[in-house]
Amino acid sequence: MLATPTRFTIGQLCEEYGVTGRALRFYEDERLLTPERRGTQRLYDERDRARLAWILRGKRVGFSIADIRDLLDLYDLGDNRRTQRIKTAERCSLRVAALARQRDDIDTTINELNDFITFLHNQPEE
Amino acid sequence: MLATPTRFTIGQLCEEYGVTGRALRFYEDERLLTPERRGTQRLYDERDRARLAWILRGKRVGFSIADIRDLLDLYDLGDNRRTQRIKTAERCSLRVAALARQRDDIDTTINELNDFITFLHNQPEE
DNA sequence: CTTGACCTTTACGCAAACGTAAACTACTTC
DNA sequence: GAAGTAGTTTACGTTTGCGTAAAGGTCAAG
Repeated sequence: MLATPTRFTIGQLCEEYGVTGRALRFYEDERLLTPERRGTQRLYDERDRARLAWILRGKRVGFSIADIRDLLDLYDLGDNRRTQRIKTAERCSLRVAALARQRDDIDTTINELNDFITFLHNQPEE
Repeated sequence: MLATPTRFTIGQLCEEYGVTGRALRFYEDERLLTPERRGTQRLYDERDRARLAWILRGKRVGFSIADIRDLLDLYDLGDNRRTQRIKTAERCSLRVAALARQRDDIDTTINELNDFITFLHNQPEE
């Protein structure tokens, strides 16, 4: 028996990921998602769902929509000519380096805040 | 002999940190910086300079101006009553927790990109 | 005294990432 | 068949974080 591919309505995805329909339609305008249509309604599949998760995590790490589109596009083109693949890998490496710097900034901030918390707790009474 | 406190012109800070004067004036409007005046010109001291560094790192980790103002304000109120200090520490802890989650997202993204880079390099020729 | 470098204020402009309102469709449920 | 629920398009509105003129003040150098 063939497994029916799972489909999601916009409302289901919205609830699952805590976003609005407006946001999903916006991501579609930005070519980050490409749901099918059943009549006039959108039907999202597992690929859309995975991409949405990627989009939202991208947003949390500070990527812009353009950044996210670029990276998702890179994934899509993973099976290309050798010269292209090397360029793609280089662009990914740049992203990784930037993310590593960002993580260092975050660590620094975390440490500073923790030091401050300790300081607050060590203050004498009144 | 008394050490003269170091002062900076807006141009000096701009060059050192690679930002525009407009940005520094904007941060001042937002009450993140409070330079003195010599006549009409701004004179920044070491405190302003340190705060600017904090602001810029805050921006790199994704803080909004309002976030940064809140945190800088918390630092300023470090010497308060006990009940206040505890509340301050709690707010800092929330920030730390959020930053830790953000770092996890970054790590996840880094790992995914690195996997993808490996995949690209392992692809067969042509 | 006039150039030039550097600074000032005021104010409008702008891209990003949706929010929000209006007006309409489609389906099911009473 | 009326109402309710969930979806649709179109389009203008909003906030953030500055950019970018425009118009002018100040001080040293030539």
